[in-house]
Amino acid sequence: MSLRMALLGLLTAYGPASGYDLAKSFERSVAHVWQAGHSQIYPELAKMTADGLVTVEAEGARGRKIYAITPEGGAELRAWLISHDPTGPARNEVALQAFLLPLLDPGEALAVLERLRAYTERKLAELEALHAVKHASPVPEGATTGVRFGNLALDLGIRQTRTTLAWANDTIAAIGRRA
Amino acid sequence: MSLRMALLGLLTAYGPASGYDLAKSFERSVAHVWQAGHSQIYPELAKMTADGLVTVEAEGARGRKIYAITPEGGAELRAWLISHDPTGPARNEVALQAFLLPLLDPGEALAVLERLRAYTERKLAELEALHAVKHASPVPEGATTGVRFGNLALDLGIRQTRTTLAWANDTIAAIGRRA
DNA sequence: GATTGACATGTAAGAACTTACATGTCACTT
DNA sequence: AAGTGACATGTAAGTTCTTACATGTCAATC
Repeated sequence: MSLRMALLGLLTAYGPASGYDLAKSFERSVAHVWQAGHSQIYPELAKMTADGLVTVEAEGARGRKIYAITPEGGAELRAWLISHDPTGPARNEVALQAFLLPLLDPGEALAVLERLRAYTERKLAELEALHAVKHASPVPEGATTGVRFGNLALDLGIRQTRTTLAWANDTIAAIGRRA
Repeated sequence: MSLRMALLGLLTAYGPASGYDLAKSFERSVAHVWQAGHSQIYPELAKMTADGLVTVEAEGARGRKIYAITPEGGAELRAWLISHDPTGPARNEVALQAFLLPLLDPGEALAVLERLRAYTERKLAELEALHAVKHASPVPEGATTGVRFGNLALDLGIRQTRTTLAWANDTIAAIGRRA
C-alpha cells in the first residue's frame, strides 16, 4: 500500500509523469523515506490503472507513458493519510546490529560502532545536501499547508540521523572507557 | 539474512531454545528492532539446520525441538556483525506520511500529526517500560562488552522515539501558527 | 556510419514477509 | 470426564521486494 501511496503523492504534487520519471523521483526525493526500483514501480502502475487510481493520459516518444492521478486516486491517498496508522513493522538493521553488539568483545564492538558512525555520517551529509538544495526548488501545486512537499520528512530524517550519530558517539565513549 | 542473524544472536545470548521460545523472544525483546512471526521462524530454522548453522540438540515433550548454535553459526554471526554495512532499505511509514503531509490542508494535516504523536507516545511508553524491566533481568552469557544484551538498541530506540515526538510537537506548533 | 549512453519499459525468478489455516499435546480447572 | 488455554509446530496462499535479464529508442559523439 505504501508504494502505491508514494506514487499517488508524487503524481499529486508534481503532476502527470511516466514510470521512468517516478522512478527518478524516488531516487531523488522519497528515497530516504521509502525505496522502490523501476521493476516494482512499472507493475504497480499497471495495477493502479486497473484499479482506476491513475490513467494513461498520453503516450509519448520511446514508448513513454504519462500517468495522471484520477479523483478516485486522490480520494484513496487522502483517506490513507488521514486514517492509516503506521503498522511500523520495525525493521531496522542498524538497531539490530546495536542489539547484538554486546556479543562481541569490546575491541570488535568498537570497530562496528565506528563503522555505524561513519555510515550515519555519510547519510547525514546526504540529507543536509538535500536540505541545502531544496531552497532552490519550485513549490509544487497542491501544497496547501504552506510547507514545501517533502520538507517535513527531510526535517524528521535529519533529526533522526543526528540522534543516531549522537548515540554512536556516546556508545563509543562508554565502551571505550571500559576497554 | 537479518532474521537469521537475529536468531543466531538469541541462541548465542540465551543458549539453546525451541522455535516457540525464539518466537516469544522476538515478541519480548527484539520486537522493537526486528519483527518476525512463528510462520517465518520455523522454516528459517529448518534452512539454518540444513546450512549447518544450528543443530537440533534435543527433542522434548509435545514435539518440542531444541536448537543450539554451531561453531559455524557463531562464525557467521560474528562475520555479519563485523562487516555487514546496513543496506538501510529506508522504509518508514511515519516518515512517508510526513513526506506527503503538505498535500492536505492545514486542519487535516494537524489531525494526522496528532495521530502520529499519539502513536509515538504509545511506542515511547512501551520502550520505557522495557527499560524499567530490564534492570531485573539476568545478564546472559556471551555478553563480554559488559553491556546487557539488547540495551544498546533499547537506548537507541528510546532516543529515536523521543526525537520523533519532538518533531511531531514542533511541527504541530509550526503548522498551528499558520492556521 | 558506428558506437556510446541516457531514455524508457518491461519480465522472471527467487527471497522475505503476512495472514490464515490446520493439527495435536499437556496441565489445570470445572 | 469434558473443556479451556497455553504450549508447540507446521503449511499454504498471497503480497512485496530484490536482482538480474531482456529489449528497444533516440541524441550526440567519434
